[in-house]
Amino acid sequence: MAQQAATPPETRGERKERTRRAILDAALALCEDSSLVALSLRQVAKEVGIVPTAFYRHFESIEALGLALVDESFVSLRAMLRDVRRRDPSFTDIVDRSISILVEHVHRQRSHFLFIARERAAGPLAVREAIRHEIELCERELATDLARLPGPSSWSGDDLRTLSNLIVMAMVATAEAIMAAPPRPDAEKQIVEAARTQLRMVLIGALNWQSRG
Amino acid sequence: MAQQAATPPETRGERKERTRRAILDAALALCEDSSLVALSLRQVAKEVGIVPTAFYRHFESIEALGLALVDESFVSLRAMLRDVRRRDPSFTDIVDRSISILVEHVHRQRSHFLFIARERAAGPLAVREAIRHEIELCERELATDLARLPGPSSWSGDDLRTLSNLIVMAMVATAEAIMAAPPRPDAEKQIVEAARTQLRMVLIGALNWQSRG
DNA sequence: TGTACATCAGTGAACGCGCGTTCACTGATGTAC
DNA sequence: TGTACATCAGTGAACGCGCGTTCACTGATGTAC
Repeated sequence: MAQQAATPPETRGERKERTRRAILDAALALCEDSSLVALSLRQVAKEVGIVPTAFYRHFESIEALGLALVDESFVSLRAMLRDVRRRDPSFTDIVDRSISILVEHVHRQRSHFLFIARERAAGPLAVREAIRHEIELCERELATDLARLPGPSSWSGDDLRTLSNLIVMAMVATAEAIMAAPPRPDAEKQIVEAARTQLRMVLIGALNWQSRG
Repeated sequence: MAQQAATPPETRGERKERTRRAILDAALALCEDSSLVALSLRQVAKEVGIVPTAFYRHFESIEALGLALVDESFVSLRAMLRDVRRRDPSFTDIVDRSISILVEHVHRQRSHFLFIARERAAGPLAVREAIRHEIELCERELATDLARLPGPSSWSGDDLRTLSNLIVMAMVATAEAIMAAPPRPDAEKQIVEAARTQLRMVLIGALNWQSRG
């Protein structure tokens, strides 16, 4: 064999990308129980196993790293939305299925969802704004999805946005509750049950809302 | 005159209390655009105008100071709830009046509400837990208020708690939105209008919920 | 009322430590010929 | 294919700085007699 399988030839670019990933992962893990604003470049470097100055080969600052983590976290969140949207757009079981997809993704990408929930409120200004902007985009998308639902098509654009804001906020709160809950399965079951009730109440309210006004 | 009005005699206890207040105020102001976990004892001392070591005469640590700020902030929040509850317990205008009380209190005690919103997600563990506990108490109180409302008295205890959780979360989100909004009056008006719609939708949903189940 | 002593909020020097950032560097990888 | 040079991810020493915490202290206020 001309090529040794045991030593894959790693290009300079691949090696750099591997370090970059390690930095992102380390930062995500390290700020898990405090916040980006309390995270130091040297902690990250130490965790990754590089010298502090090498950090600058990949990011200009902790804030720039934070913005990259926003992008990455919203890739996870959008994957979840795509999963939800994949189902047939009818009311049948839409609540139960959406929420179980939420739960599944929150567990699978726990650190991304934790990052969004935390830095949304407490991150550096640029990070907070980036997250706010992404969430707004999600609300708009949800609004266009809602517009396609069978049922009252008489909702105004404003009402659609307002409803979709309410739903997104309820889902954010549910995700936060799941992540904060003790790992006992009944604790989570209770949160999920409450989330189902809430989403049903909201939909019933919305259906009875514009149709009467 | 035996007593000079120009120099009020300040006792040692009063002086100490004044410094304590100054520390609380300085901390509230300083962590406004980052978080408690990024706040240093020396920053606070400098802002207050005392030497760093004097801090320890008042608080054991920044975390202990944070817990004091939680107490103080929830005094503000409970004052708001008392204001809401003062009105007659009927559905007439209850939504509009509750939300305008929310807006008024958020502006009046902006730093307390900001503190709760931020540290709820990103504070030291003990602070997060203290805030979570206080919010849970608010939800219970709201649930007992809701139970007294005219209308369907057939809601189960669980449904009441779930409904009240939804309402509290929507109000937290509205408060956050108001504080994050640009100071233009129309931006706020839009948020308030959306909050009204949301709360009405939720109430309509709740009224049509258990009554049909 | 006057005196002697206790209390304790605030001082100031000192400590070892981790911070972000600078700089000149090394040496493996990549490229041009 | 072989050689000479360029690139650049990562190194390591050094800097001045702010950090939390220790300690012995000061001096005004409070209290007991």
